[in-house]
Amino acid sequence: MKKKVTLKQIAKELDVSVSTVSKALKDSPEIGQETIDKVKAFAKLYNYKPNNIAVSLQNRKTKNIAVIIPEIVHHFFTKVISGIEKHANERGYNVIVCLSNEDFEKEVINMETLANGSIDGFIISLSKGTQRKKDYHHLREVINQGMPLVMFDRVTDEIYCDKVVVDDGRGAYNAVRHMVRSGCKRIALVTTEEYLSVGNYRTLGYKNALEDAGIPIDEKLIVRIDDINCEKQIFELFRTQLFDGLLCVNEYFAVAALREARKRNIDVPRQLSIVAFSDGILAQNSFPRLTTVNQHGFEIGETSAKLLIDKLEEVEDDSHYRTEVIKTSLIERESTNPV
Amino acid sequence: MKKKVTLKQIAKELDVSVSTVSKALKDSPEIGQETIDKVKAFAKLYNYKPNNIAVSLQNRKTKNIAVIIPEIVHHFFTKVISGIEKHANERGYNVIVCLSNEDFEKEVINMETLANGSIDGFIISLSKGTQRKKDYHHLREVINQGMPLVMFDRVTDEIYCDKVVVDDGRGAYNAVRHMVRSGCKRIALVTTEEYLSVGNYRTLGYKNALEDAGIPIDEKLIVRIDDINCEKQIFELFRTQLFDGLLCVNEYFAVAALREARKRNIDVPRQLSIVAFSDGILAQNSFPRLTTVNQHGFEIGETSAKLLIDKLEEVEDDSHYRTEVIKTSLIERESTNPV
DNA sequence: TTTTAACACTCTAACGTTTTCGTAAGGGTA
DNA sequence: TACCCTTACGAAAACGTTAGAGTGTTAAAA
Repeated sequence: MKKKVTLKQIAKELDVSVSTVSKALKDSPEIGQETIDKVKAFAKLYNYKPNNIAVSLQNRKTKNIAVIIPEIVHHFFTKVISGIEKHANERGYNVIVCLSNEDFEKEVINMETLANGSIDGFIISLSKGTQRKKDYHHLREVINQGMPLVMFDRVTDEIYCDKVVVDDGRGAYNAVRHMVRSGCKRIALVTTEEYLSVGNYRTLGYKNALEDAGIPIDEKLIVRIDDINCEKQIFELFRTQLFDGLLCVNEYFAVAALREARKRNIDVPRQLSIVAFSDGILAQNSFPRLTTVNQHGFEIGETSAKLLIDKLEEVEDDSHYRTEVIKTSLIERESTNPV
Repeated sequence: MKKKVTLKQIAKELDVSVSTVSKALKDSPEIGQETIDKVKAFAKLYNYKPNNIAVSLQNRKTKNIAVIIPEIVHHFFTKVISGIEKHANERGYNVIVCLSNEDFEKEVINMETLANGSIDGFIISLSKGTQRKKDYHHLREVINQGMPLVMFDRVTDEIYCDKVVVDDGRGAYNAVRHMVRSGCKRIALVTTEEYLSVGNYRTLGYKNALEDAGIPIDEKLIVRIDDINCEKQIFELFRTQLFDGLLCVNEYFAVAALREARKRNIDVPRQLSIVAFSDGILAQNSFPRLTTVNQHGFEIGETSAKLLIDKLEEVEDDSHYRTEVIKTSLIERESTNPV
């Protein structure tokens, strides 16, 4: 077991000073070529690598960024992480992933433990707990300390910072419009509870599309699911209402609907069109495969990382904040009819 | 924007020395109660938090552990990460996630950049590239530096370290036995290419189960899929062979088979039983829902984190290595018949 | 011959902690 | 009065690095 070699040890071996070694390794013009060669050879021989921690302490940069997400067992977030990872790695940053598990407390704890030097900046998607509580003091605190923060997907207007959001409203609008054009007359919506920002935007898009198509909005066709009784609530929708189109705000709701449709011998897409938000593996592998609103999670991740690192590395800090809107796209598969 | 306050600043304000402040905050008996109270009050007022980096440098511990996995967009690995996160957080550690993207080079780079002080230990599942290349120098190097390393799932015998593996052989064995008992006579296997360790163990379990049941092994019923031509190879299997049972080493293969079966109007499970390895969302939401071999990814993560942190915190290092075998369990759903 | 400049280094401080060692003041004992 | 022991605190080194300021030698310019 050979321990890591330090500048000091190299310096002692070669009988030069620590600073000479440090500078030699950086090809400083202050150091003679001979010495540079000698030091480099020795460093390579002993496989010298600078200690990241010491470097971080010195220049108050860690080259780490933290990503705080509500859940990792969720296709959208893993896509985002992949995107963040890719961009961050390309620019020499490591990614620390923390899970809030949709819990306000854990989100706060996570941020506090990391904000003390471990990282240079945050990328966060708010937990349900935080959105419900509307308590953003931990975000404010971090920003006040001068640490850049980027929010994505689940954002809030109450905090000023860089943001990356999905064009949820337009995504829903386009999905509904597509169904209308393909012949649907009564389109239902399965969405989440109200405190979730994205659900609201999607609901709005849904309503606008219906209005523009001259179809009256029927509140009985809108069901807000509380996660726990998903199957039951969908069952109720099918039992009490008639409809020939269905927009679901995530793929879980959509496959549940697909299942219910099959039980009732409703043919998809002949008798019922279904479109799901988020193009995950479920949608891609269901039967029939689902037409989806792709949110481009990977791109969201890349963009978030870019915004954050740009801010970290920007020379003068003109602190104006940007909001990037990532366009959705409709992926037509087998659960809808062609227009 | 108020910058972080340091010990030095507190010391200056209160007109005491830095060491007094440091000790006071730790309730050192060396410091008088009055001073302790004064310092603590001031620290709280200014929201003092010790700088993690400085602390890390001081005691050569970062309280960070790195997890290197091949892919994050994969249910099994996200489960493992959740397990690691949970255990690590409970013991005060942060988790740095790195993706190798199944690539040998990236795995090496990741380890090298992190091994220089940023983290205290590694948890890794080998990339396909590494398993194909059989080059483990980067692992050896890390271990030689005295940094603990835990391997999970995709491991190698060539490296001595703590390991957490799934009982793949027995999992496959039990799955096949279950199908035999429920009446299957000809059971096929869809597995991966040979260099992947887990695939081999599963194949072995499959063969053993058949032997024990007195069923001859027919190599034509074993198909090794190269990831790219999945659908086509499964199509070929169905076209050329007759079988009433099918074991797939992952859920993607299984849903592909399900799809092919439906196209051919083969009823699952009446005419064909299917069991899939890894109990992910696909298996849980397919139609019919799949009977699976659950690998307990969350538990694997927890165990890996436990082994690593135990090693990190153990007082004397009796360096003997443990291999924990996580038992699989068969989750019976709708794609097999009851015994 | 003196001044200057280039060269090739070394010294020192700094980043923010922790920790060991030292020591002054005060009180008690012999 | 001399000695010792507490109590309460400070100084300094250390972790490993970087960077600016300083230094000694030599050679070229004035």
